[in-house]
Amino acid sequence: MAADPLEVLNSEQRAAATWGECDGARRVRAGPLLVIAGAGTGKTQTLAHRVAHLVLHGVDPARILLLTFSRRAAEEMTRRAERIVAAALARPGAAGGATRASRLPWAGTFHSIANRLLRLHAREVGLDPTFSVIDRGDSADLLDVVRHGLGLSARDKRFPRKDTCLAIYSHRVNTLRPLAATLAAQWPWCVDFEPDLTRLFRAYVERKQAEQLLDYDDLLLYWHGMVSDPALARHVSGLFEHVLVDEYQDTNRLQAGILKALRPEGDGLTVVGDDAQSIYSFRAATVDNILEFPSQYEPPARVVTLVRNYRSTQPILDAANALIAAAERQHDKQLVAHRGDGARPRLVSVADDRGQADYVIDEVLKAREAGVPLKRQAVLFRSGHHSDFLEVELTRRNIPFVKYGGLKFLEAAHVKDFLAVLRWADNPRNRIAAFRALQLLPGMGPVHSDRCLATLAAAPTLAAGMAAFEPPAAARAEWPALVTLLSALSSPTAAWPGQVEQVRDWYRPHLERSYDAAGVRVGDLEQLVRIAGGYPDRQRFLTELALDPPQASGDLAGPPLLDEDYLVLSTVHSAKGQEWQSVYLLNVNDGNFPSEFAAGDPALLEEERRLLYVAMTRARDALHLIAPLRYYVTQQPRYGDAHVYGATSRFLTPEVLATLESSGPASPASAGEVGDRPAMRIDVAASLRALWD
DNA sequence: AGCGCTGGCTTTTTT
DNA sequence: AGCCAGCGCT
Repeated sequence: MAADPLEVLNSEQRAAATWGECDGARRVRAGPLLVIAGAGTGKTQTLAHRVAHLVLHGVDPARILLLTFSRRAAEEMTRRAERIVAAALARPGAAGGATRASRLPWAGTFHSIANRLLRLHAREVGLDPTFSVIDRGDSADLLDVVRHGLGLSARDKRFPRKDTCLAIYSHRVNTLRPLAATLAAQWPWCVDFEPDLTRLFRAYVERKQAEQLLDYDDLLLYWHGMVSDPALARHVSGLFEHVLVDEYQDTNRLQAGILKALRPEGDGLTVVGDDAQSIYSFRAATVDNILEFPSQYEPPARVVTLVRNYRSTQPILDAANALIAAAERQHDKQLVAHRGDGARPRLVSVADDRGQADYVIDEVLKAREAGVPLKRQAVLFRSGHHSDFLEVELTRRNIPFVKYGGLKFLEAAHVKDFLAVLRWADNPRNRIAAFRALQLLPGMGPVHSDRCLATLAAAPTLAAGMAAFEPPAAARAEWPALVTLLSALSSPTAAWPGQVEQVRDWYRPHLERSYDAAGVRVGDLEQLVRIAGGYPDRQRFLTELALDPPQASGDLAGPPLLDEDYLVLSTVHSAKGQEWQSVYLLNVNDGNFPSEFAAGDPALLEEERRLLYVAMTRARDALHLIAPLRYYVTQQPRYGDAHVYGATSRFLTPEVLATLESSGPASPASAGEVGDRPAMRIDVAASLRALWD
């Protein structure tokens, strides 16, 4: 009984979904198309309909490349497109025999698609098809090892830390700009290290190549390299008739280069995004990609703009529109609410962190009383630690919550240890994994581990090398067990996921020896075993884990949690694409919105404005902007008092303020609630400590 | 050589 | 609060 699938779309959405000419021979010819999709304007819906439209007009789904920002987005899009196609085919009078499958085998992130293409064409780009993908943490560790090897550790002026080095490296390769320019623009305090950094990065690249390791950036770089060879480019481009890119505003130069090589004339290329939501410049994304897209082609690309918003009430959009109107360069648009009127967003002034937490909790509970489940409410913030105080309070009051963009499961030391063993077995050349795994044995430190790696490198096989190595006395008792484990994992017949259980059984005593309270950590091992069971083999498990790490510890807490109600805590970045009935935005002061680190750079400042815009446009019905007069700062407490008096956000101009309802604290501090404690009036401990300064 | 402890220094956001 | 270098004990 389904209607024409396009009937649910508005006219702009339909124009985007149906762009192109059907030539009857199972093809849809279409020039380059840019869809500017404002927040909440049905972007996913439109893109899914476009995919469905193509499939229904004869395009083979296996010849559609759909690039998204996250795995989750790819799955969502595929699911919707499938449903639309199925519904259309179920219609009476639908073309008979057109029982097209609409599964999209080539839907995924740039990185995961790169991984797949490279596994297929590894030899042609000089890779072993069994290459390993390393995650951020491993990349940083490898850089660290290389740095020590180059003797760059001990200097009069402290060398940048490994994470900073990796960020610099990554930025440089993704922007395709020289190191000097990258440093001057983003890391001015590191310019003196340019020659050393150059040496470091060179050695880093060589190490990765020797060990067949690809970091995130390499996936893109190799893909880029692959399509810069004309013959390979022809082959890879020929795999796809249509290329669709979601979240185009958050692509970088390297990604734009890949698309250009795949579709030089832009035929069959659709990009979708919103320049007003470009917030990933720290990852080298550039809003220029979307701003300049139309003029890349001759004739210029078709542009369709979606402004009809199906998410928020008009007062929320009024505030967002007023905010973004002040932006310098943009595809102009004013969002219009389909849902009509509602309550104005609130700007709430509170005294401090505690006042902020109290306000949020009170309002969240009030909304829940009124029938809005916790899951449909979210607390958003600029940076991960902004919710620290709130988390303590939520825990104390037994309010369940899940935090996105917070501490990652895979960053825990014991999880890395565990995976290092598996990664070593998976790629015996992976010295960084081996180096880490070896040091799990008592008495094995960096020096002995290095010696062991040298022995292994000289031996014909891993097993021979392991047998030849003389472990130090302290490790002698444990050595045979490790040898046995590795040989079991190396066997081509080793069962999956049984291997994971073997690693667990081997590692468990070492874990209990090295950590005081090992209980929780042992539990994490069980989680790993459970997760591994969901993958067909070891390589897939390790690769997917690197490419699509679980977003929050909540992802791993098992199905029971999914049935429960919980409040969502998220950084604004991690909130991208999502929506909630009620949104509470923390620390809306100058220093956080915009971040103090953006102060010097007009381009970064513009991005901060967009960040606030993204946060505001997540709300459906209720939006609370909370501005503490005083908030705590994390670093450099030169003397005791680690807080700062925040000025009002410079983005809250008179035009924006006119759209908000301003108020002081909703309730007087400490209204005598049971279990509530009064705020500390005087920090005696600090003054006692100060006596000795 | 490993390992634990101390003290100085620290740029946020993450596929 | 965490990273990282350096020190001193085992």
